[in-house]
Amino acid sequence: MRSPQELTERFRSEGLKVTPQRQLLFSLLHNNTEHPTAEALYSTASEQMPGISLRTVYQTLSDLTSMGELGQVSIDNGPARFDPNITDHHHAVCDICGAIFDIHVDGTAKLATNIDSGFTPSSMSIVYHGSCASCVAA
Amino acid sequence: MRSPQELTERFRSEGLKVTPQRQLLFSLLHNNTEHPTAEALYSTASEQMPGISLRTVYQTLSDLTSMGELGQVSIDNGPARFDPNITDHHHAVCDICGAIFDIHVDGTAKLATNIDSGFTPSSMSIVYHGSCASCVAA
DNA sequence: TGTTTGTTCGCACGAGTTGCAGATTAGCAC
DNA sequence: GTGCTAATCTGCAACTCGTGCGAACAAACA
Repeated sequence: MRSPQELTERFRSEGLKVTPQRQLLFSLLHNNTEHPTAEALYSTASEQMPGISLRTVYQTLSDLTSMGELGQVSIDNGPARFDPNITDHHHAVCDICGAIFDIHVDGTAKLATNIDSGFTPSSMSIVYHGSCASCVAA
Repeated sequence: MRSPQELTERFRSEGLKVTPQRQLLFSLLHNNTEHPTAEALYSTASEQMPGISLRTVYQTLSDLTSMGELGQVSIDNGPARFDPNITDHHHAVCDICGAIFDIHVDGTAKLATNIDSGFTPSSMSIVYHGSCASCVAA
């Protein structure tokens, strides 16, 4: 995801308004590697801006997602999680604490699949399940 | 997933009862490659057994899943989809019609990841997105 | 056939998310 | 700075998917 400043410019240039609520969310997401849920962002945002609406959080996340500035990760039918990292990467999920980690995977182009030649893949995603360092130690 | 007969035996041997509702669902799932939702199974089941409850469908699917006889696939926060194929495989999703196809992928063990050495993976799943043959043709 | 225990069903509820409409405000022109 | 207008915010209702609960029911077995 771009920086709050760059997002501000992009929003303005597309005729969208830059409100304090949006600026707050831009900053909460910037460099955020926690894959927060909408609810989690709302909770954090509320501390800095009491009265902000959960509806606004959903709205802004949805705007950013459809602009391609924000990624969305869904794990096992849990609530949607948001990922400002929109580079090509995959995820590792700790089944104990639920944490999600970004990972890079090389060699995916060399995988051999029996995928029907009539199917035209446009993207693929890999999710590893397991236990993270802190949970293994505990 | 095992055959309806085998499931009948397994249920009885574990002290579970084999009701007509369960038998119907066993047969609807057997060799089913459509990755149906609970709602879809309920709809089909209702044709053959009017009055069957959606609650019972959920209950039986959940029983089969926790017995390891049935797999569950979740795609993009949509409703859960059930997969009687419990062999090691992955999925391809048509973004146009929503169909899900089973695929086998070889070479996953050779993928190079930067996954934290403290993370202990226990499983991984791959989902391809794209367009299926029928949708490409249309 | 009777008893026991698991099952079914319907309803209410809960989480997560979206639709709606009125009040509010950013952005721009003057 | 003031006013205008369209975009936004907010709160609430509604919606989807799934689960908890309890009364009625039925499979399994003696």
